[in-house]
Amino acid sequence: MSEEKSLNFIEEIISNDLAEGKYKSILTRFPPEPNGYLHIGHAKSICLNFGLANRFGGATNLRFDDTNPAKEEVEYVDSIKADVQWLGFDWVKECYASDYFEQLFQYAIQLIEKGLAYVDDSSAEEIALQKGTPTTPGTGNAFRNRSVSENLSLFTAMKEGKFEDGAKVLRAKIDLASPNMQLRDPLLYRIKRSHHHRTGDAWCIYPMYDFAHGQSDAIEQITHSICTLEFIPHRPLYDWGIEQLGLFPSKQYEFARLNMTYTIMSKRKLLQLVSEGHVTSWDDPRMPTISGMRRRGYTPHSIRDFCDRIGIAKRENIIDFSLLEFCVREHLNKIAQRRMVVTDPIKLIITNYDKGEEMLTSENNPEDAEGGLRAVPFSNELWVQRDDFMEEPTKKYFRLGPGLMVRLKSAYIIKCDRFEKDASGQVQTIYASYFSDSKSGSDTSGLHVKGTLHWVSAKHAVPVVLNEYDRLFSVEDVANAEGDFKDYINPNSLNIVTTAWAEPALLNDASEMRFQFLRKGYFYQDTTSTKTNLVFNRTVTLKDAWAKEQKK
RNA sequence: UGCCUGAUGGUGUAACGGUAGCACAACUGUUUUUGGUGCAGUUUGUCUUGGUUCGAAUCCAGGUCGGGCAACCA
Repeated sequence: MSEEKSLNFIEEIISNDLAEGKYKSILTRFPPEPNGYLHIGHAKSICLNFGLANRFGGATNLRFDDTNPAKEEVEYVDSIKADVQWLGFDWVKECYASDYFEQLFQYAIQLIEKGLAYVDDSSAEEIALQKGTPTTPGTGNAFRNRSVSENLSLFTAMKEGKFEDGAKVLRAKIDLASPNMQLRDPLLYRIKRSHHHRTGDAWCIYPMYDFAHGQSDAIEQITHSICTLEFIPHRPLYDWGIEQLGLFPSKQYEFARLNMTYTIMSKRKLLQLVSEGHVTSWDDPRMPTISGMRRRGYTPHSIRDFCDRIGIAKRENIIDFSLLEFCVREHLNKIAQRRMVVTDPIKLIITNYDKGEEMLTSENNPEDAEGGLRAVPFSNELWVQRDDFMEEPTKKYFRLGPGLMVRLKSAYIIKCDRFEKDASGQVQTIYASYFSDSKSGSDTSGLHVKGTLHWVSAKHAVPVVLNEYDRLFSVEDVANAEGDFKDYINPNSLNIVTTAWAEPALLNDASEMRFQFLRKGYFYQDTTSTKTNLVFNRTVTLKDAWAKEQKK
């Protein structure tokens, strides 16, 4: 309890509410509409809502805001539950706005009886027109003056399916001249004959967001209802409904949604990427979805850490993607097992190695003292990385080249003697000699080299396929870039490597294990991977100081 | 030219009238059998103009700039 971490503005509100005895304990909710998969922006909201409950000893409901059957599906409900759980959170109650349809209908009746709601026969266009503009007040229509009894019978008839879709709506009677557009007699119910994923065809009228959300919060006795900034103008309406109906006084608070460089957060656009085939699926590892990140190899811990670091405030933001990558690397560095994989191989023959082969050992994770060791087969014929050799080495190049010495990780120091090219002029084979007294762990050679290379014994190597992912978009601020966001899709967001050789240990490793392929990056087995066809997704690269140096 | 919001280094986020701090990014150096990691350090900031005050990022007034609001979406 020594370090006092400062509270964000919502934590401060809650802390005060609790101190004043306004509530004995808090209840938050995470209220997604099941019309798509959750993304990293939702993760921020999830961590906020569940995190608040954890921190202040309260609880959180998972509530599906399913009031628009046209867009919602069970598939999405299932994925949302899986994603929240994967992130490491438990809800105290699983709720659905659709569970409250009958109650909501009764609330609407109450409003009508109080003269606060009326049935309007106008078309959508007429209503829009009559609402005026932000600078000019709206105008009423004759329907606004309908009697309570007429409204009651019409609304009931609406529910009973007596009218066509769109023929009538129920509206709140508030103030057509309000400077807040949301208060210009907002729609409460519309007629929509659409199959609902839970209530089926029981209803043909559905409540609008503004007449479902606050009421659902109140029904569940949510103390702090936290949403994003764009709902600020809705807050007076949120309070209006609760007050007129005399319900539990849930309060709404707003924070700035997450934006990230090189990506988009709009569900509509994300859906477009999937449906138009720019990515393979919602869980394509390039997607900013929770499921995409899971498949890519991000850990729940790293995502929670990220959400913790970005903070909660009311100002608009755009977070560097590199911060997320930092969080992922930081966690993976501690837990990932090291393996050697050569992605772009070139043959290296050790001419004076006459033992045939031997088993060497290498640490699984230098960051973890308990990580243990593994056996790695070594022989006179190896695969090494093509870019670890330079015919004419530059000054600060610490790798292989004619006459240069390097250490082979966990093996011996070698010296490059010569090389051969193929007909096309490409280097094909490197010939080297090794120093038998330079074996890792028992090196008495006294030699000192600057470079250490990863390698794989050719005869023991197993083939693996690597999916190397890069950012999905080529501009930082995709949402605000001119023109169609799809014009900015990075054509090289996926590079499939089919030439890679891996050390045989990978064959026996569990599929859910996280790896660092030495000097290449962190990798995680893809969902399509099999024992006979190993496929790994690159979660994130390692930092590459050498690449940076070369750019200079 | 209505109403609502917001403005602190490149990016985020603290400081609640009393030393502008932290993280990421960038850059140095150092360690290292991963050009990874670790460690040490450097650079960069209170939108503007007034006012209140011994003292203002913080309070007040005006301005500037950004975002949101006129879906039978949420």
